[in-house]
Amino acid sequence: MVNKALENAMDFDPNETPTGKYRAGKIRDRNLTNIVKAAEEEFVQHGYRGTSIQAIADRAQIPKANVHYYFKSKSNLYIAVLDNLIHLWNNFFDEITEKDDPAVVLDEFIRKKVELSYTHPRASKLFAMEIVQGAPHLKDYIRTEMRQWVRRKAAVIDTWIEQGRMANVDSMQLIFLIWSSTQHYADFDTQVLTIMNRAEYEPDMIRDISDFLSQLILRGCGLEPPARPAPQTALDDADA
Amino acid sequence: MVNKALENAMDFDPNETPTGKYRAGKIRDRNLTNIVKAAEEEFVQHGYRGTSIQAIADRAQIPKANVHYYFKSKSNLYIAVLDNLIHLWNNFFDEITEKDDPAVVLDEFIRKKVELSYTHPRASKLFAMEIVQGAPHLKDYIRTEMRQWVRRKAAVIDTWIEQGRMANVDSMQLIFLIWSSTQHYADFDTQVLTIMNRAEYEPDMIRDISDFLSQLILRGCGLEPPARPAPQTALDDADA
DNA sequence: CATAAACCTGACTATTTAGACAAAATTGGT
DNA sequence: ACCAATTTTGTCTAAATAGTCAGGTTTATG
Repeated sequence: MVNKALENAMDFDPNETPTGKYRAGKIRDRNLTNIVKAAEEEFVQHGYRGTSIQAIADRAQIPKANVHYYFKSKSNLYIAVLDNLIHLWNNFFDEITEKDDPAVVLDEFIRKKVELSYTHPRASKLFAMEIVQGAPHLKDYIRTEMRQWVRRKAAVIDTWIEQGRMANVDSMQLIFLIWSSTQHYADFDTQVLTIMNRAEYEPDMIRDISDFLSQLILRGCGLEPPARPAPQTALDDADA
Repeated sequence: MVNKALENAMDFDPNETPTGKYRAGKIRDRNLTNIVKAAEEEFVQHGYRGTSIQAIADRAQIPKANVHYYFKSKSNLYIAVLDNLIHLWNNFFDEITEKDDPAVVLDEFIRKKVELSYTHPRASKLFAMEIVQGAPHLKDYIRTEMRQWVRRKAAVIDTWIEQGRMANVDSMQLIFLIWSSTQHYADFDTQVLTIMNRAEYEPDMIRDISDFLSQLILRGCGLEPPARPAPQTALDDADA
């Protein structure tokens, strides 16, 4: 359980991890992973209500009753999946301070966010579905942890603006802009890829997208793109 | 039926409009409107599979069998709702030419898109859900009409770039950026409002959002914001 | 190898679902 | 008032659903 907000939101009490001899079997872990992954896929494609345990079980290639053995209920499994997602998000982004260079921080943030969308498209989509539907399970999380997170970042950006180190833009809106534009490539991949007549993303495209977004947004903030380490060669590491 | 792509996608054959005396009754229209609106709300909140005809009927305050009278099937009703949505979109955006001023066109596009998100949040969200879920019903539409639409716009932007009238940016990515950033305020309204600690959008906020996005994106494209008519006073119309 | 805990699973139940249908009610024109 | 087309609605059905449960199987350890 990563966040308390979720804990209160529902009767989350996953079937207790066994305490005896079995407590950490390979099979158990594999099953749990399979179920959660299958659940993610089904929930993304059909929503919470539209997903049946049977479908999840089929996808995970285990009997339906087995899913109920590991997770008491459907809502339970869903919360577990969401919790994974929040965990992922929380661990991915560092804190920043006013001493950092705005251009470097924003550039890194954009690139990390695009990368996250690329490496974890299911998580991104599931989160999107939750929010679009009115965040029935994540409202508390947004009101508490997420709001604080945004306020901390916004405060730093405001300091940069006061110090004249970047253009005077609404810091919160800037964060929303970065969120929306980066996430779009994961959440709306079907639309983007179909319009671009591609089957799937490739590393090249991801780099192009990151470059485009970073360039345009930084320029929009009156910033010069930071010097980026040359790709591939990790030789020149020393800073001088 | 606005687009052929949808027509082929499913067995769309709405219960034939009666030809006799009843053909265009007030009651019929009111019922149809109520059902479609209720359906939009339910489909957004619970997805296609997660929505029951009963719930739609309850929301529209008519018996369930009545919904089936107006729309043969659930999938039928869904298609009708999506069709409304496409219609709305198609009628909202004008064509542009290379003779237009890039700053004016982009500024207008951004503002119109924000406005559309504000006035039709349900439509925006429903579209988002469809795409996130892999566009099972809209894939053809995206591949044909939408792709062409994007290509036309992108071609004009490319001409502007060749003529040195704006910075050299990837035109398609620019369109995606505008889409994503504007739609975000409708689709993720729960998140945005909760983080900003507001209950709902107000005209002021919408103006601020439009100003922010227009400013930042235009600056990112190396453009100066166009002279905008002063709000409220529509007196000074003459151009000199 | 004995045993107890952990795990697996087929069969069952109560509820909800989309859709069908027939009989009733309403409508507008004659 | 009468009629035929249109609209309304209660009732029925077959399929799918989440969750239960009892009994069987596997596993680690003494």
